[in-house]
Amino acid sequence: MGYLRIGQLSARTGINNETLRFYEARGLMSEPRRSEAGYRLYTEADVRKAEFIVRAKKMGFGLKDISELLSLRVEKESSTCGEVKDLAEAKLLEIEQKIEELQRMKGALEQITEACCGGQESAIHCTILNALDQIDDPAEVSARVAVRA
Amino acid sequence: MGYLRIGQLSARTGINNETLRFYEARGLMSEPRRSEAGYRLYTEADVRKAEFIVRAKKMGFGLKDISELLSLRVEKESSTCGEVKDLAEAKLLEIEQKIEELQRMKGALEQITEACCGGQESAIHCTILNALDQIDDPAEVSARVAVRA
DNA sequence: ACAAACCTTATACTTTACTACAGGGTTTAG
DNA sequence: CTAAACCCTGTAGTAAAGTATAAGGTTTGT
Repeated sequence: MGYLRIGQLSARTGINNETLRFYEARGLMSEPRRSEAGYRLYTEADVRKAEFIVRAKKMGFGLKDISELLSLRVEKESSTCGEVKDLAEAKLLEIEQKIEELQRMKGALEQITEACCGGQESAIHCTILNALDQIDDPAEVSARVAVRA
Repeated sequence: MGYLRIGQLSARTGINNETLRFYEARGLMSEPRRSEAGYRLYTEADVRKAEFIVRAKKMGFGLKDISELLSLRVEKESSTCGEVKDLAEAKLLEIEQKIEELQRMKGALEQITEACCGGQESAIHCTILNALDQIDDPAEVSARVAVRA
């Protein structure tokens, strides 16, 4: 019935056949059912797993991190619940830092696109490093806000 | 006076000497002044640049992306202002998508740490993939919020 | 003045994450 | 029934991003 072969999973996820087998070898994708002839048979759950891997990679996680994230699993009556929580909390912290950093960078890019094309004198802060410096400095930020208002 | 040699920049940024030279070869770090003997002499601006590279890498940008970000620079009276804006806006979109994805993931991890250690029946959603599925489904999210309130 | 600690270039090695064969079996459309 | 399109394992090759080493010059402390 609704099983996908490797080529179809590849088409659905944009991950190449070889790469899917590579992920399996690394323990990222779990070993799928096989057809009589030995073909891999994937489920919708595998599709979601593969899509998760793609997204996590875009966010800068390595395969090892992704593997850890995927293995986060609270088992009923598990004594490992504390460990799981610890790992999840560590990853949470990592993610929160990434978000903060990305938001700073977003601010800097917005400053470049908004403030830097137009005035003659404005070109002083018009590199990402200068824009970030401004964002670092609270006085400068409020000054900028005041000028704009 | 206040110049840093490569070892000192390395110590300040956590980037290894060889890697700094490698970044220079790739055009990420600009070619620094040299002492009479040919030693690289770095400025505080170089420190900030190096720190930016470290942070951008943590967020999942490759060296090529970082190079592009660093070269965003609105020159006074430049006709390239539109191009700069386009590139900045493309990166902005990329960053916004990363932030959204990270926030989804953050929600999923929070769900694991908060909701999954305790109750007996709760272990159903206690993998990151299940938690993400729940977050995808707006009905489930509001149900979860309602239960908590 | 001389050893330790530092710097130089150039080359080679390593790790991570793929990607591409080679050599063969299986499915499917005409 | 057979050719194209698909799949298998296994091995090898690649690209990106570092890291290490060799052979040598420079600075600094004593």
